[in-house]
Amino acid sequence: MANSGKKKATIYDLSVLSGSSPSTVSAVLNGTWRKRRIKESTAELIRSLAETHQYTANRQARGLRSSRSGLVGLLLPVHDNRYFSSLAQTFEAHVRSKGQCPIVVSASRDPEEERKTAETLISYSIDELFICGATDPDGVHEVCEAAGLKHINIDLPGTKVPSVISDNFEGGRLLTEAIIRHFPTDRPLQPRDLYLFGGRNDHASHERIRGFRAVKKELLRDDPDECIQPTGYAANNARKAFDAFYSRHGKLPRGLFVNSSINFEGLLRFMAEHPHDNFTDLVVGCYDYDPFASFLPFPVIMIRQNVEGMIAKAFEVIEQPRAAPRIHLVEPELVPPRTALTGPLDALKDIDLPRGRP
Amino acid sequence: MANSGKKKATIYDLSVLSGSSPSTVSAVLNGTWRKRRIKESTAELIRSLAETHQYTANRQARGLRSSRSGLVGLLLPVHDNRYFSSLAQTFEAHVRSKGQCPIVVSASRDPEEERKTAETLISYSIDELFICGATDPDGVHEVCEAAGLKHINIDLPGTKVPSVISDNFEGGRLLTEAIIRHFPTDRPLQPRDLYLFGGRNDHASHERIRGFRAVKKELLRDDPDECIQPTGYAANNARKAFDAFYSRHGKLPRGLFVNSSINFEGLLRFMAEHPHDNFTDLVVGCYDYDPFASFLPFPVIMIRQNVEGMIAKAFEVIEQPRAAPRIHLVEPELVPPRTALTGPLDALKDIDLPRGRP
DNA sequence: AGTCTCTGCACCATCGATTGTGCAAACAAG
DNA sequence: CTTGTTTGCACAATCGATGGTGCAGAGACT
Repeated sequence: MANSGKKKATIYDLSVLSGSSPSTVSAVLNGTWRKRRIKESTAELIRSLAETHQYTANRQARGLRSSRSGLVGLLLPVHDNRYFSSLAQTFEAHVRSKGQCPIVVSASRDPEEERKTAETLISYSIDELFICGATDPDGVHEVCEAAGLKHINIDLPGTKVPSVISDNFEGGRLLTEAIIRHFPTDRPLQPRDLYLFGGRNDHASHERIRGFRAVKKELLRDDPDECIQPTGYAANNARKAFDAFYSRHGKLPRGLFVNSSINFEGLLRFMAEHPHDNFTDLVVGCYDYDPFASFLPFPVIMIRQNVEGMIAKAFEVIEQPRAAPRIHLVEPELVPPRTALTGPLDALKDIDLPRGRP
Repeated sequence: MANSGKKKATIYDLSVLSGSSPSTVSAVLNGTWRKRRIKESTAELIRSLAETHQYTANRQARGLRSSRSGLVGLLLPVHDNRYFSSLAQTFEAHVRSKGQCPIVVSASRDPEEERKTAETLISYSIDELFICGATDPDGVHEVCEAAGLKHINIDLPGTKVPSVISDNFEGGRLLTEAIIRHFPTDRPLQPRDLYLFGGRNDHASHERIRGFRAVKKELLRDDPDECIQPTGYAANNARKAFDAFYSRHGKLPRGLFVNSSINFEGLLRFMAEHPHDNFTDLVVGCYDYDPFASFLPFPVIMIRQNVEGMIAKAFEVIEQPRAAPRIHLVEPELVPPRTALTGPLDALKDIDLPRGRP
């Protein structure tokens, strides 16, 4: 505790030490000093003092004055999912590269919580907000708009500001077609063999379902309503739906379109309860690539959304002053079974194989 | 843009509207008004004005004055991993329940970046910092200590403040024993059949390796050094190590202890390159439960760390004024193959099965 | 009426950085 | 030597909320 109790150094401390005024110190340390015609030698002195005293600016003070904080927010539905966590990872890298500080918060897909969370972030004077997968993007928009906060939608679109989302119709088509074609031609899939589970009353689900139905009608010649089961985004609700189907038909459908990897976890829960069924005739197509899911013992075809592309596009669009509230589509990618793709973590450096190869 | 350009209301706006002074408004809105003997009716008036004008306090101003921000930080190695994302999810719930705002940031296991990130968080006057899985916890400690910031270590211990971590020795033992016992007694595992891959020169890896070796010596009577391959935390480094082993021996070890699910992704990458090998005699034990990994086509035994327990304990310990820098061990849990556990997301409400069961 | 005690609030300094403005001293031009 | 320009910086207001202090006016009591 030698000098640890000391408060952090301020520009006033440095101004006393350097014999200059606080405003001079401030200018030197925030880079505006040339504009203020501060002598090089004065700047040098102050910089070295700042160095030795470990000065760092108090961002609350700076933010209060400038009504900017350097914080950039990402509002997520949840953290605990590879799709959203890779979004967070990618978002963070982008924000850090701009010299700002990312602040990632989840709001559980609850419209009320989304708005409250946005309010909270606004009260910290965040500079921009990326609204990702919100259940009520326009509700969050109201809050942002009232505070004059730049914002943009990702993953699920709103109608008031631009949105960057996946082409879910095309993704749904791709995935459905891949499921159907994965079955041998001598035992082709029948329309009632292919079900869709999971998702909700949101834009992404609608589009995926639209793609699903379009391809079914096209390739299987029929598209019964009963095959669409938007059971929400909870794993357990999906599990219950699988249970219900199973107890009615004594088996699962041969082809499954699972609307999100969280729903897929519901399928796992179902399977854990039925360890003696071997699901040999099952093909699963699932939105949101997960490397482990891709290697499950039955064919799992996945869609990987272009996270890097979406984030990059969102950063590009949010900078445009008065961009029209249009939807920017980013194409997702079909991932065949047993595929191990690289992700945002591969960009990080690790130790250099200390003894991987002697 | 009707009233949207308006700046947010401040206590000064409300003071004019209500005819009281700013300090009265402040006291009413932050709850200290009884102490200041403000009349109930005055408070009522101000509260209703605040309501209709959608007043929310500027947290930077409040934070500047009180040198607290209401922000609680979590410093993670990475986001994109089920273990860390569930830590984030759980952490967030705890912080929110205390009426504060979580701020989750990753530092890529880079000591320099860990310190810089901590500095940044400190410049926002965060109230507490949870240092999770840091490569250099004591380095981060220095920074926190200098700023008088309460902090605690999670997942990887430091020596200066309390740490809440998993019992990795016991976990390593459990996992190793489970791998060995998973093989039939008529074709038991030989010492050189059981390798450990992944991990680094950190406390967790050391302890797991210690447990691994102890059990090998105990049950297999031998424990060759070559079976320990701490290839770091990157997926690709692990993949290279598997490649190297494979090109030397023409096969993988029958038993694999994989030090983290990210390393496990390296195994998947290896397998994607060797699609024609069928890994029927393979048993994998892996740290950090992932529901999809648990259902892979070969036996995968996993360890789930008690995330909720660790976070809860950390919040408990960090409140203690001058807690000794001891290590608090939390027991992890062995998860048999094909097990679907619930996680933090199951606590969230979802739609009520719109038509899961007609 | 005079003194005391409450009640109910207003005033003002403060947190640390930013930024528009002013003004000496140094220097140049005439 | 005088006027004008540039250099180099100091001053002071400001952002919005907080909290210590002070002080009128109402009521109580003698």
